Amino acid sequence: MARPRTPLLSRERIVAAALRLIDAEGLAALSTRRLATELSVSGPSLYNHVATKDELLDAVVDSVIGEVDLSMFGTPDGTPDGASDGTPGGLPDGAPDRLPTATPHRGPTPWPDALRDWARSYRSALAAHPNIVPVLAQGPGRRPNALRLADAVFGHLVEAGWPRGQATRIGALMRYFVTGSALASFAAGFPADAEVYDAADYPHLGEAHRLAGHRGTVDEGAFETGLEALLDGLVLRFERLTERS
Amino acid sequence: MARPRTPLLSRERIVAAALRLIDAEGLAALSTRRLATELSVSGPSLYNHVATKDELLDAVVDSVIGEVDLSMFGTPDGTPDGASDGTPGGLPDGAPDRLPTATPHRGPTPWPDALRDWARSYRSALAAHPNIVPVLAQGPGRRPNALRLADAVFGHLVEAGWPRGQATRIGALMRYFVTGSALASFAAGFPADAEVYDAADYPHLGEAHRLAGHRGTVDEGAFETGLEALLDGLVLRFERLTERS
DNA sequence: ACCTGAACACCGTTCAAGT
DNA sequence: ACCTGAACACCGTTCAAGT
Repeated sequence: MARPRTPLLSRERIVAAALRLIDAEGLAALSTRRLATELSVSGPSLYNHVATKDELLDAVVDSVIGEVDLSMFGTPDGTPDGASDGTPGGLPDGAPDRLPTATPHRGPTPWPDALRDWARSYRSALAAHPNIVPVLAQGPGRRPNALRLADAVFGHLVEAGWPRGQATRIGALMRYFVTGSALASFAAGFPADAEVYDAADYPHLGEAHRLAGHRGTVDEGAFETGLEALLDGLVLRFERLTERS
Repeated sequence: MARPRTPLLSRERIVAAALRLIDAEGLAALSTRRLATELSVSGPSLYNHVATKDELLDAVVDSVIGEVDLSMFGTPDGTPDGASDGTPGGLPDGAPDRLPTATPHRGPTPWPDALRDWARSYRSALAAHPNIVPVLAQGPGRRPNALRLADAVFGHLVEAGWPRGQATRIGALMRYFVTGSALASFAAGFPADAEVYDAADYPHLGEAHRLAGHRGTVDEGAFETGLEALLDGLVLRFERLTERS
């Protein structure tokens, strides 16, 4: 069975299967041979659609970043601020009821609100695929969705009045926080086995074995606390900045 | 040459060589066979000293975490607050001159200062070995140095007056930020090739190709800005907390 | 106790061969 | 154009054999 008249594989199918495998069993479980088996095909077949395993990983990463909502930054193609970007969740096309109850003042979303919404969307896109975060954290490289994301954040901050150097730093520190929070669960990192926490060695960790059981709320709470603290701190700096002019 | 009378290998030598290899060529470059070659020994020899590659990685990770300074939290064995913990950088033993010019009030370091100093030490220990951060970010597991770190931070915050739930969240969000900042350089993630940043696609990234050249200052500045913003935000929350009592 | 070579079931990738 | 099996240089780990 060589060269079927309708192709068995496509780049999209390969990328999707790779992400499933990474999610289910970790980055280390993604081997070209294993992936091929998953797709009912022989190992070398993949190389008709992707050049190398690294290129495949890049495509997987960019597909994840593509899920991040950037609409709060206003879209460069003229779509109004706050509009859906095609991700599921937007209103159906002809839904005239449920108009915005109050659109306080047209214009760009205030930067702290935009940053907050974006950080939440960014985190949930990444946290859905924690095993691939180490790859994606290496930076945008030449991946279009990652570059679009960096462009949107930086552009919005500059237009809001942040000096370019500061805007760069804010983009960086937000990425630090979000990738760090998506990389691994804090709570789940503590073994649920109570015997690990010998009181003689770790006097304050007596309850740490309960953490794993509250995985969701602990990590969610830490992210929200950190995000709001960070935004408060940045607002303080922005006020100091605009005060003197 | 089987069973030399003085052993060729030791666990410490293996761990140190593994870390060197990971630093120099990345996590993927660490293979047991390659490591063995580096140590002038045959592959299976390693298994006389470590049970599996995973156990070896765990040991490497804990050796890195062991470099983090925890002295600002006060040490449980009675060593006074702020004393050296054995890491190079402390004063030589018999150095009576250069006494503290002003010790404002004996007692524990104020928690924002302790957190700041710890975060800086934590980050520099991790950023010295970015390739291993994904492993270490999985949480303390059963690694003694990682558990000691978690115990010290949590204990200090609770003793400073933070409710236990909040202290947990602060430990988590600080780890998010620090691991995120050590995982990869923000600046270096942007290709230095100016042609990547097509003005039609990324209208605000015209200068992004310069980022990689300022790697150190961009990342350092982002870390410091984020750290201070985070601390400001937390201080705000602590004030609100103590206000009502 | 500590090292060795041989062996097993894996890897990523190339390539000639098939349709 | 797109799939296959064979082949190459790698993996982690086990095990019997040596001293």
